[in-house]
Amino acid sequence: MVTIADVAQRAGVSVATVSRTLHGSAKVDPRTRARVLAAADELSYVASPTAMSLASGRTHVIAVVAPMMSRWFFASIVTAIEQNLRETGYHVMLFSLEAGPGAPGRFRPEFFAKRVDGILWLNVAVTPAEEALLAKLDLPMVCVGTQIGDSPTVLIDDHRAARTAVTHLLSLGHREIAYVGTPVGSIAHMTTPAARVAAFRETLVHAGVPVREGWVLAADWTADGAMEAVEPLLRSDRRPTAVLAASDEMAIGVLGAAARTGLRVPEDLSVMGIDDHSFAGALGLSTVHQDVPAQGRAAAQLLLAAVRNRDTRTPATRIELATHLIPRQTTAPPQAAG
Amino acid sequence: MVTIADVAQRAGVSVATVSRTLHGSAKVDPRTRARVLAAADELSYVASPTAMSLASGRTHVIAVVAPMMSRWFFASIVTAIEQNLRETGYHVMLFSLEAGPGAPGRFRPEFFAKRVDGILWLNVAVTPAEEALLAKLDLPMVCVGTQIGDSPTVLIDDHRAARTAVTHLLSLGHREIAYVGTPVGSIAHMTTPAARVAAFRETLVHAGVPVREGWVLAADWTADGAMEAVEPLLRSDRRPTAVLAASDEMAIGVLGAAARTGLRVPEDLSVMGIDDHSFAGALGLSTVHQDVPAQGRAAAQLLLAAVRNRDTRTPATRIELATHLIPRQTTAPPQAAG
DNA sequence: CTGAAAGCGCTTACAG
DNA sequence: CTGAAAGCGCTTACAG
Repeated sequence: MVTIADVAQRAGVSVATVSRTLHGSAKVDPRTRARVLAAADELSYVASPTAMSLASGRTHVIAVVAPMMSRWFFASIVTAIEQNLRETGYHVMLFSLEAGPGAPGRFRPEFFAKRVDGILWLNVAVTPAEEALLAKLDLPMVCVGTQIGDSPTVLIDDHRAARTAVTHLLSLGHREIAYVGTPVGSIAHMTTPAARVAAFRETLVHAGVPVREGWVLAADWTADGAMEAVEPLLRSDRRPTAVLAASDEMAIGVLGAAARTGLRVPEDLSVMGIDDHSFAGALGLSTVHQDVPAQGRAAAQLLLAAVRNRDTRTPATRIELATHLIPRQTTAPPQAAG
Repeated sequence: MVTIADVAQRAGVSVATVSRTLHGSAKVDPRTRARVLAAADELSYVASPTAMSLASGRTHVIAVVAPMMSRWFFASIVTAIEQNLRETGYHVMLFSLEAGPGAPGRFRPEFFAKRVDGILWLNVAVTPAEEALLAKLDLPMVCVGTQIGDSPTVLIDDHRAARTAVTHLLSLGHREIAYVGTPVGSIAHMTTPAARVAAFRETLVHAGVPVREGWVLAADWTADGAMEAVEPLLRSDRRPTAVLAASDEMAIGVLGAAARTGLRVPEDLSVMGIDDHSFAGALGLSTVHQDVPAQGRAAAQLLLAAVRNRDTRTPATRIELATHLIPRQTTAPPQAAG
């Protein structure tokens, strides 16, 4: 392996000078610099990241923590974050908290200690005890979706997004509206599911439409889960004229349930989602758009700023991105006979 | 920060002994061990990964390289890999090659040099020049989908998977079958797209069914891309009775094209995919199943074995996982009037 | 602008 | 079973 000493020897300078011309901010004589660069190039020198980290105290790696990787939101945002970080010379260490056989399903502070320069939390809810442990780490952190402590946060207004969706259905004339996506299980602590269902209830009440409790359904936020949750309702005597799913992935499940029960969409049933999943266009799904890559970029920039300033306690920042309605083909006025 | 010296002092032993009881394989007196463990625990000691790496030459991090993160296959397999690796004490450094504004769209050997213990390649095609650079890295590598050099590979038989799909359509009586998913652009070098379209052609020819070149369509392997590619064909006078999409994501686009052109599925058009995407069940999509998490686990295990043996040149291994037909509701015999 | 030297926090033969 | 010491490959004040 070629080390900094090899380069120094070839260039006829000290290792300190090599280090300075390659990474340091200090002044180096242009002719010296040229010799060093040439030597490094000839030897195909690549500095050892591990040695640089130990000596400098900075790893140039960022931890990205998500509750799972296999859902559209997370896959999309991780892509954007990775691109953004790589452009600035940082690497992404991925922590997917999905519980598996033997996998913890939770993070441990040792994952991060002395290993990363900062942490990006993607919609992960943290207990007070965990929060205390994280504080000891003394690392810059930025959150997306769910806030942790007083860390900067990037998010959309989930309450408003859900209200936009409900309002769309109301304005089409629907009064018999069901909802699927009440938080359960592993997502019970996340703020997005709670905010969206709260907005559903409030918006209906505000419009003078009573909320039928039997029509507010829990699901695990997968297509299959939503399909199972909704199908019985669609088969019952008294069924809704519209279903709002808390996510597009669940809306796809509702579409499946409609197909299984022989209901035409939107003639017999309007179906609406939230998110604007990449399949929403092809499926003609009416939804509320959120810009996920933009959230990833914003979060990456915020964290980078904190890392570079070596600020552990960055001033509280909150970046809220806009959402907007995208009506497509799965929503329509309820049939007169409905 | 608490270091190994702090633990040594508190336990009344040398740092060497602390190192040995915490990580080493050498024998340590049980009573000494207990004192060290207690001291480490009391101080909440976490060894510096960076110092361990520099001293030992092993980083315990694995590079996972994928052409993108935002597609179902990659998101699913990365989840499985991450779980598997974390269980064994390894970390995942993610390299998503998706080109962005400023992002290279390609990997560079410096990404990996002295930074990771091994590389997992997920369906990324590598040029001979790149392959030569990688060889110099002298790192254990394992591939999924597309082979690189003589590295061990985990894959499905894409040719067989596509043949299974075509055979299903033929057995239903279809003879007018279109195909979408000829490789273009960034996926032009990947073996999966090439293998699947080749199998489509060969299976038809073998069955005595002529291949209409105008019905073999290129697309970028997204739902929207496939929808755009297929819609004109569905609007033409002479249209197929069935469309095979090279992936379920594209099949969803075909479903969208059918909806836009007013064709009923499967009455007017059979639609078939390959992969068994997590939405396939809800959408009733007929497809050919592949077990993606199993591929991830197999690849992780293969790489781990190579890393632990410090084998750079592991004996060529090829693990081929089975696929099987899952007929659902989007395929049916062609209508008599078709 | 440049070099000598200490130091980052571990691991690992080498002795004992 | 345990300790002293060298070494991993850099960075960074400190002098000059």
